[in-house]
Amino acid sequence: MNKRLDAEFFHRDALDVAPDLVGKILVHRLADGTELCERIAETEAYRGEEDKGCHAAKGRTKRTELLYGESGVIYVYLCYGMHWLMNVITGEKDQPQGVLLRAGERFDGPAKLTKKMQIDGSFNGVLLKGNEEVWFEDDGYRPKIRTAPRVGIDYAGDYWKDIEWRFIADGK
DNA sequence: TTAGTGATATCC
DNA sequence: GATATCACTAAA
Repeated sequence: MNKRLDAEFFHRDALDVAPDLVGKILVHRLADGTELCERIAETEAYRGEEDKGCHAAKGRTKRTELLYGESGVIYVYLCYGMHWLMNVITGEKDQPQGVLLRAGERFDGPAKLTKKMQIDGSFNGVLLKGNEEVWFEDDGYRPKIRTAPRVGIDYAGDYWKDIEWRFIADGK
C-alpha cells in the first residue's frame, strides 16, 4: 500500500529531502479522474540566500517569497518563457530552501516533466498537505542514489556551480 | 550552436 | 516605460 508523504517529510533540510524524494512517485489527478503517475528520477537542492544558484540568493522578492514560506508547498516557475519548472519547498519557515524536480523515470528534463504531468503556473503556491489533486507517494522503492553537480547555473560561480547537490537514481 | 519565449527584476 | 536575465528544449 502506497503511503502519501506528509508535511513531516518536507519539513527537513533540502539536502535531506532531495535525495529522499528520488524514487518517490508524483501523482497528479486530473479533473476527469485520470491519475498521472511518475517516479522521480532526478532532483536538485537549492538552499539558502548564500547559494548563488538559488532564486532567493538575490533577496526576498515577490517571486521568491514562496521559498521562504512553509514547507510542502509547490513552487512553479516559468523559465525562458515556455518551460514550467516544478519545485517543492522544504525546511524551516523564513529559510529559503527548495527541491527542484528535474526528471522522471520516463522523462528526462525539468520542462518535460511538468509538461507530461500537466503541471503549470496554476500550481504555484499550492500546499501538498490535504491536496486531492497532486501529491507524492512512497511505495517502498529505494533506488541507489548518485550525486552530481547541478546544471544550468554557470552564472553562480565556481564554488556553487560545482557543488554536488544534484541527486540521480542509479541506472539512469 | 542558436532561436524561441515570457515573467520577473532592475534600470532609467 | 525599457531592457536584461533566466534552474530550458528543439531543431540544425
